[in-house]
Amino acid sequence: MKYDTSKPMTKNAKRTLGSFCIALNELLKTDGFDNISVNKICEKAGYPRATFYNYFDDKYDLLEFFWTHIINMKVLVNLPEKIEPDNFMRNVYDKVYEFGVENQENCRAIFYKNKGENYFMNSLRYNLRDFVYKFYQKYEKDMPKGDLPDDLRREHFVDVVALVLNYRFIKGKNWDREETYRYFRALLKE
Amino acid sequence: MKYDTSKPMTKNAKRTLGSFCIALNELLKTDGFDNISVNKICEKAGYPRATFYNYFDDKYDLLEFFWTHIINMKVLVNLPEKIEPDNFMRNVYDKVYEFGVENQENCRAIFYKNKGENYFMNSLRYNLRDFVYKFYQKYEKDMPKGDLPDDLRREHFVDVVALVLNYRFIKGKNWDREETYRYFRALLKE
DNA sequence: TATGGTTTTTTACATTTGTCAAAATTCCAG
DNA sequence: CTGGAATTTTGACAAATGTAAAAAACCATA
Repeated sequence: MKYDTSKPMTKNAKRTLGSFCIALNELLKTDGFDNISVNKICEKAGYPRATFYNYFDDKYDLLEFFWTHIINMKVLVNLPEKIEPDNFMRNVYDKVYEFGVENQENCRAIFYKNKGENYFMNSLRYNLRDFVYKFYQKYEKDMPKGDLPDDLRREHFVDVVALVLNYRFIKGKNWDREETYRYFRALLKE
Repeated sequence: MKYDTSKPMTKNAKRTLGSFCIALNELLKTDGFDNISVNKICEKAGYPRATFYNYFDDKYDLLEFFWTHIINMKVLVNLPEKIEPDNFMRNVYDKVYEFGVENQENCRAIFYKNKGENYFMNSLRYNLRDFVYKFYQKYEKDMPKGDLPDDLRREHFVDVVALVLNYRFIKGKNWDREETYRYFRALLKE
């Protein structure tokens, strides 16, 4: 990423970054990710190509920002101050489910057009995991400890949640909340 | 991948593919993956660029072939006909360890130059997991079953092994074989 | 509302990418 | 051998990529 996202964004930058995200989102529904060029993105967003390169290294970089943007703006909001470790999976599940319902047509169209796109699907899975990771971090202090190294335990916990979510929401298994939760408990052997 | 790897390869194709792999390997030690262009690869391999594109879609495609090539040629060889499920982790560990020792300088140099390269490191992790997956498949019929869906259990098992290997060999924790094995057992709660 | 510094956008350019069809080479049946 | 089919290599081209520095827009302050 060329643009420094650590410092607070100006109104201009926000608008421009937003335009590129919307343009990408639109194109993802009509072209697969592989067939999207920086040219097309800029045309759709209404900016010359050099502007794109002021913010991003390439389209992969934009996709990464796109996920982060969604996770921070749409999913990691209105979280309760504290949750019971036992209910972690339920909370994560609900958040993803809600998002899926609210953005149904959009998600469906993007999924349909990109199910064969290797890079895109990998990136999606990876960012689903990253979402779980951020979620976990918020409540980590209340999570049960064991005799494993902290980092290893954290990674494993996140892996398990991401695995179950991936099967439920990306591979599209028709599990309800309770079944999903049962698998989660079984894999953690708690 | 443009070239059809399912049918048996001709001598020519083998030589050419080999040259590109060697060229990539050399460049990975001097330039990071991001700074490697198809131009450089072809220059190093001694082929015009169009030849490259007869075999691969792009450099990412070559990298993928490179891993598969290594896994099939160097790691998934001389495997025992049968292993005890309890010793699965030991066997995988030994295979990776052996490979690391035999290719010490090469691995070290590539690691050093690419530790900051996002795409490369992701691809490496993913292919380490894929190696475990293939390893597991060979012995799947002897592995213990449970009441979880088969595919979910398999994915989880592979995730756990890949997680531990990643910590041991990629993140570079100084765990010996026994410690590594203990973590594996603990995460599977067996 | 003028001014100066900062951020954002743009133009123009050099490089890299990926494709195509023709040329060269290899393969193999007779 | 040999001639024709299949495979591999190649040069030349059009398109996409990424960069540098100039131009414009923005914004705080006097």
